[in-house]
Amino acid sequence: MDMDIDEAAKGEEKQGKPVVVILVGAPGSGKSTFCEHVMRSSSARPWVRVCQDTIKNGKAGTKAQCIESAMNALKDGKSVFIDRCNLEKEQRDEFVKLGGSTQVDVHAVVLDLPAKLCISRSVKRTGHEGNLQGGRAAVVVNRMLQKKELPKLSEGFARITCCQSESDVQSAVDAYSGLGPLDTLPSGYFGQKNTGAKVQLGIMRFLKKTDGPANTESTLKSVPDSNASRITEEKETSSKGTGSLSENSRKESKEGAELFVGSVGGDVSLNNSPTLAFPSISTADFQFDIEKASDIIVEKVIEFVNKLGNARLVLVDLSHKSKILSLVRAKASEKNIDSNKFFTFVGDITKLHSGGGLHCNVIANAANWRLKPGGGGVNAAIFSAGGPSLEVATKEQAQSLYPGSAVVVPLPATSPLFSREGVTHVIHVVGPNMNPHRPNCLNNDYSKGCKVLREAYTSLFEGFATIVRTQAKSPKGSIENLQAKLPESQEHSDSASRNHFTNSNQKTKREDPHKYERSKRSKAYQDDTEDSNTGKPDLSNKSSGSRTKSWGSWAQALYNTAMHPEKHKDAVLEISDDVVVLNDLYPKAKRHVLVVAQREGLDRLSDVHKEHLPLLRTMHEAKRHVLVVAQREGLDRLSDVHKEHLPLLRTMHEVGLKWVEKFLHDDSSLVFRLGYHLDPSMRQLHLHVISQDFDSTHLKNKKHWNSFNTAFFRDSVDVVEEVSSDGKAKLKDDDSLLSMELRCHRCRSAHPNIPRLKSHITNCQATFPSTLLQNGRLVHAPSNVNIGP
DNA sequence: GTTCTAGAAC
DNA sequence: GTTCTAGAAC
Repeated sequence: MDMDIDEAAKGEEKQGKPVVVILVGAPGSGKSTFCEHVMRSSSARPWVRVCQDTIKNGKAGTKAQCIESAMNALKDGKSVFIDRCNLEKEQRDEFVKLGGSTQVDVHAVVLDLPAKLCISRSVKRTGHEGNLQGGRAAVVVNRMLQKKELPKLSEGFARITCCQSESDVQSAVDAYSGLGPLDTLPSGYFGQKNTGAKVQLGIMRFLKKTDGPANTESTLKSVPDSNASRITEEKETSSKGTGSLSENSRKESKEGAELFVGSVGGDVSLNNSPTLAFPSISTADFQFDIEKASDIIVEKVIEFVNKLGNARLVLVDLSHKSKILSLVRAKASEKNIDSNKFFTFVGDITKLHSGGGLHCNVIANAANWRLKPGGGGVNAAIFSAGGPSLEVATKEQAQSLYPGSAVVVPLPATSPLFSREGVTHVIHVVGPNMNPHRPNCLNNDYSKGCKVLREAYTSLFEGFATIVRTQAKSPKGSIENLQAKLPESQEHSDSASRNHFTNSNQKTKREDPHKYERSKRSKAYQDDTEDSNTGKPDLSNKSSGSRTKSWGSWAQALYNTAMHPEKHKDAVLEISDDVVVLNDLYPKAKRHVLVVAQREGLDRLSDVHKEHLPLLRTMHEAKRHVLVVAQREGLDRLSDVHKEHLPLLRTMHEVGLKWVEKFLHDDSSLVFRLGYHLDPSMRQLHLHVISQDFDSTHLKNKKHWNSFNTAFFRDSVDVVEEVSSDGKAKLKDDDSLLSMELRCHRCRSAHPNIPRLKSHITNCQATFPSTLLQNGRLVHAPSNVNIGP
């Protein structure tokens, strides 16, 4: 039995406590024998064996009786064996919970012996408690093993011992027999996980040789109250509620490591070398050619693998059918890459340890350039598994990434990826995109694409190399030490050699992740507090025009962005002399951007924006609600607007229309409206460009709705017209607008609350009211131009 | 602008 | 008991 994980620091406090050991194994795997052997030779520790087949005065009882019996034993300070098959997670769950309610460690001992051995034992034996004997045994064991889910630490086990041979079993017997009342066994996963496929093959081969007399469902059910019949009657939905991704990965992860050079031993789990697990970059969502990608992976692995000492690189994909894995395997084999240092692995990259037994202290994420969660695939899975603290830690390192670059994010101890999987760092990497529906599409320009993909892997591997170098400075390079020394090792991180690569440099903020997360909320717009607090304090509360109103600190965000767009590159979509275009931080529709007026003195015409179009193309990602912000001081709201601003208003409108055009190119079904809020919440004049689907989780209340769907929303075309003719916009000061009853913007039907309204508008296809159809207030795709009164 | 939450509305 | 709103704090 080999040790496979750190001996987590669970020791002291658990001393002297009983332990619950859940046996996991098919009939005939030797569970009862295991218990007997331990109980016979364990003189120091009292053990109780809870066996469902005998719990009711020697007859089979219920699961609840087992739990009660186990509880009683634990209360008496006795350690407990749960002797039933427990092959599926759902069957184990309630016993694992014993640990929570009684504060004892729960262990699993898996007797994962060859199926034919279990079957032959079952066939031979007579008088077994479970009454599973004779010819029926084969089919029952086979069925049970097909449903087998090996236990994972994530289920709540402090320790899992997986035995795959008689000698493994003997080692485990010895370990538990030698356990004195004050001893504890190290926590973690011990022993290798086997591949389900091999076991099944063995069964099938065996069954062909053996007679399978009772090969039907009905016969199976007729097995009297045995372990087997109980278990086969239980539902298969043990992991109900998990997404299809994790479900798949769970199945796939049983396949385990696929070493591409057969000569090397298969026990990847035993190795504690620093290990980077990475998904294939750009070949999924970004539709990069996998032939080219596999060449680049192999090329870059060759370049780095020998610079990394004993560190390992592992290419991971969910399915054993993965084309990129097989291509890379073949090519790496051709190039004779050392398979100790580079191999492929089938599994869920967020569960390599708990689900696949593979230790990877660093995992790479195929991120998007905004470094945001969601979007599906690996990115969504990693952010989801990493929890909020990963998002916070990520934003601490960088706000965005260019294709071809990577950023190392040290994982806070609060992240489940850290605590459950032993991952100390996530490296986000953005590759080239060939998917026309995604941002920054390279339109099949593979000369550029390959260059960017090489850069991406270089950045990734360099990031990993930096971590390895840093961790090599600690006394040992093992995972145990990396985890224990995490905060220190981050401070020692070297600067990376590439300028676009952000290095890990975690600061003290981690100590209170919740507090920090709070401050993050307003980050994208509001982190430029220097100016608002010290730079121009008199402006921040300045009242101009007809209104007097002071601006709250949160209302400064757009102003800060407009004054210093270069400091907010991650949020900004376009910068010109006159305006800044950015995504609304809390979009209220599928598309919602802001066009913000920029700085003072330049009232020039809009053609200046054309030269910025390439920039836009690079920076644009599928966004929702855009705002065009005018760049000037003292121009905060419509009441500040005078005739002199007319050119600026026209520019803002034109810029807004350009973005509409772009969005319509992506989705011609959208309809847009451009306009200003009568009484905006944020200072600095800004034009909303918003699609009329209002399909957004950020649209939450009456004020949100009414600010875009009452006279509170002043159409840009009307404002331009009014300023042009009167020198100012018509401004009725009506506070009631935002609290008006909720009405559909299309059919004008009234709705009692926001949820009902939202469910209505997802279906309402009525023509827009005639007022909106006039004067170009609504903007849609050319093909829709005829939609009218 | 958002978040949080008490208490109203259902 | 749950859903939803609206006011306060930031």
